[in-house]
Amino acid sequence: MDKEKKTAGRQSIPLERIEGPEDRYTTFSKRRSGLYKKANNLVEECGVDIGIALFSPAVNPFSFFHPTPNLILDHVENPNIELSESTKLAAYARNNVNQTNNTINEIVSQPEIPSSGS
Amino acid sequence: MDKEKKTAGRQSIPLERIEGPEDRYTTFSKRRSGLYKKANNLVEECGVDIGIALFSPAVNPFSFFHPTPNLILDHVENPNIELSESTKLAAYARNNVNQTNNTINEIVSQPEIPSSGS
DNA sequence: CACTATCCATAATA
DNA sequence: TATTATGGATAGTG
Repeated sequence: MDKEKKTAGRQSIPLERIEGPEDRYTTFSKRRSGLYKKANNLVEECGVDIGIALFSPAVNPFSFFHPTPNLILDHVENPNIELSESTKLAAYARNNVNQTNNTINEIVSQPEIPSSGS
Repeated sequence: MDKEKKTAGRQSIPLERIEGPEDRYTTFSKRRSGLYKKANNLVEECGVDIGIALFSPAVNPFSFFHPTPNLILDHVENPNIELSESTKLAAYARNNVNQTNNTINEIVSQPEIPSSGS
């Protein structure tokens, strides 16, 4: 009469490409939701502005922006323009980013905006 | 003689702005790391391309890109250009994004790219 | 086909 | 160590 557990619970999966297309899609979908939720928490609790753009395994575009796509994108492009009230942020543009291909890139406190270019 | 619990365990924090500047910044740092890790998992396990740009409470810019900032940003700007091998992605630009201010925005399956068909 | 949703037990995390 | 996110299986939406 031992009641079988209905599921095996969350499994630990290796940090490597998920081969099965269906599993990959499912995982992508769930994790994207989780990522958005985290991003939203960051917005609500820490008052940050954030933009996320990603492409599904099937190469469809998805994104999350706060406060608006334009504001985030404009600043990724033009550090000079003012962002939202909560973010007068310094400058940072694609050219200033450390392009550590495939690795986490961080722009640690960009001094200031040269107003033109560096 | 009841043994005090060593820690209060994970605390549940309300979905509202964290007032204490220090707590807020600490939380921001931790969660940013968590967000990057999740983004990286998405890259490794689902093989997707992704870009994240956020601005901290202290107004510093941070970002995570894969494969490179240029590739992601160029595509957010110019849907026509080809992205990485794994991402021939369809088109999507700021103008195509639903600007649901402060809310999750999703670009649901952009039709197609002028150049490549499906 | 390309996701998105739901259950439950458990891995991950705050 | 309490709270969440999510894997695996399966079902549903467009």
